Amino acid sequence: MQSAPHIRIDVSSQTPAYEQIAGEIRALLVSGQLGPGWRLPTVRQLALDLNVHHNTVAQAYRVLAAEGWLELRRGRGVRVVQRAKPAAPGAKARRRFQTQLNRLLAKAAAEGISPSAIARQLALHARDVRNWAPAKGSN
Amino acid sequence: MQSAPHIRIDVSSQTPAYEQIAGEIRALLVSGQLGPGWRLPTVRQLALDLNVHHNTVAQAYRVLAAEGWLELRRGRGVRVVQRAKPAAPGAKARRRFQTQLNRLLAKAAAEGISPSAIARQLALHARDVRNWAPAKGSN
DNA sequence: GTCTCTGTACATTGTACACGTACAGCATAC
DNA sequence: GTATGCTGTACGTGTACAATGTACAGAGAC
Repeated sequence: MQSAPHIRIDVSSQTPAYEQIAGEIRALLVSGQLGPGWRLPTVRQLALDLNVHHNTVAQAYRVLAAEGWLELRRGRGVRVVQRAKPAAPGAKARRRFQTQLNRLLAKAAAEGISPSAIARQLALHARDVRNWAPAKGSN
Repeated sequence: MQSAPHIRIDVSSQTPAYEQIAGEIRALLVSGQLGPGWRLPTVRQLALDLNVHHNTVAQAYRVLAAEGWLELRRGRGVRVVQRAKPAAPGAKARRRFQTQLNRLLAKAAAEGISPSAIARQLALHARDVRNWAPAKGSN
């Protein structure tokens, strides 16, 4: 029931602010750092913290609500809810993930991050990811 | 000196077409599947293949030319050139990479891809990445 | 020179992001 | 119960950018 951990976005980034906000919060949700019952800051409060417009935060919240993570209620704030387990991903989703990962790694390498450093990061994240949830299925 | 391997983009994706094209080619360049001396398809040819406008392909090529991968010459086509080794990345670049990787993995998990499947993909890519280039520095 | 290939420049159109402002639902104090 | 102040939401606007249509300019074959 505490307030959400700190979130940071980069206004100079080319990825939209609302998408960055949604992405940050989604990461907290997926990793379990934010669970059902928690309250998120109000759209105006988070907007103040991040120095954006409250409608921008609202858009991010709506994205997550559409995914089933949040419940938005006028006058009452935003709550994290128990989310239904998502359907098994199609081949398209898996392929898209692979493509995006590939492009991200290539961009990192092009920026000068060494292959070994990239591989190290991947290994670290792989370890973290395994702790996110008890892998039930086998997709 | 052959023509480039096949490239595929997703018009329904929200990432711009020119960025997808640049990303795909960059991945080929970084991994060494495309090296100095190779010729890329003309902007009009690749535009036909991908079903986009040739100016869109040109924009992708310019992105890569700005990064030092390609040489564009009017009337002569596009060549892959020897690229100067990029400067060591700043802390900001590394942090941005980490953030984007984190968000990508969270999104994949939210779409239903299991943590174990994600971790497996990470391990596979980590192996590939190590073969990209002889890691000289230690960043 | 002429033709045809190449990449490039520029104007136009559609779309999406971020914002300002006003509104509507809910909780609380009194 | 009513007033007040909080909440998220709806809508219009300015701006930026992606993708395109069209016309141009450099390079080579003949």
